[in-house]
Amino acid sequence: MRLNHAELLTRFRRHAVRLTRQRAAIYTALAETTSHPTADDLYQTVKRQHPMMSRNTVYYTLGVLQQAGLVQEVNVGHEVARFDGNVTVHHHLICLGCRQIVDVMDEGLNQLAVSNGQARGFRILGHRVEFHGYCAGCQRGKLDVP
Amino acid sequence: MRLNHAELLTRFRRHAVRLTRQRAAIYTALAETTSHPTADDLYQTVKRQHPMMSRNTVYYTLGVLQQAGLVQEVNVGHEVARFDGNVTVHHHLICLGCRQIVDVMDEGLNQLAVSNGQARGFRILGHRVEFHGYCAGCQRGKLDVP
DNA sequence: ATGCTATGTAGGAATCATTCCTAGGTAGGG
DNA sequence: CCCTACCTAGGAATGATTCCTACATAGCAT
Repeated sequence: MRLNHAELLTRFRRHAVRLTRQRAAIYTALAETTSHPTADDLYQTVKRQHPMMSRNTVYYTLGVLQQAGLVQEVNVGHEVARFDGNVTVHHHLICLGCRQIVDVMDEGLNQLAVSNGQARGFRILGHRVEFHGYCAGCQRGKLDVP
Repeated sequence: MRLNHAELLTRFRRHAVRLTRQRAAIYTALAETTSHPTADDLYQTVKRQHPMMSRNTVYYTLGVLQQAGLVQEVNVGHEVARFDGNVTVHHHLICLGCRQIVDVMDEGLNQLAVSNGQARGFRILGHRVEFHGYCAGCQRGKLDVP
């Protein structure tokens, strides 16, 4: 996905987020990958073009973008936070070997509900599904899949 | 669920885990609640009966019990790790207000699959579903549910 | 265009859950 | 009942994330 400055400005305005060079760089780096990078991955990437970029700015910006709904946090278990520029409703496949995260777009998974008997008075606003397994590469390397 | 020493011994033997006073206390505290406590919650609980208990022992023990399959880690987003003594397959309801976690036992949710088109060569071993919303109490307190 | 001001940024210090290290202690097989 | 492999306590270390603060700048109003 190529992102020019006009499109960037449109998106940021739509979500009422002020656009700065740093934010443009961080958001673009995230939106142009499907690899669900960590804050530090993004920092390393963005630092190539912006050597003065602070790690703090990356964290702060990710927080702002997340609250604005331009970015989503994906967490695998208890590991380092990872981020996703795809904010459409979708779910994830997680490789237990190499820890890669792959998007799953499946309308069926978006329709899950909890039976009233189990809902215990909760008002449910959304859900998240993660599938755990081994990717093709890790199956080859490691046939003693537990 | 009342756990006597004989039952405890049986479970630990079945999973080849050495039984110590500390482990008995930690596992019992966890098995007798449905509140998904943090490591520190368990430490605070267990310390009442075992004032010499080290926080380190709680972490180490939870690791051992988890690897043995006597205990499960539940993670809500990027927060502190929480633990679950219920190791049957089940899913969770998470309150965005008070952060409580409630178990959902629903056979339908245990049957989810990813279509081959989306599976991208993954060998899938399991999945986890978390529903996000507001519990009955938090709906009353906070009607500006986002 | 230019100036103003609320907001963002850089950098370093602080936090805090978790892990690492190590010297005693103990479960439980023989 | 004795060994020894495995545990435990306590303190130090780690590392992702957050906090603090002085300087910079986006973008509205003039």
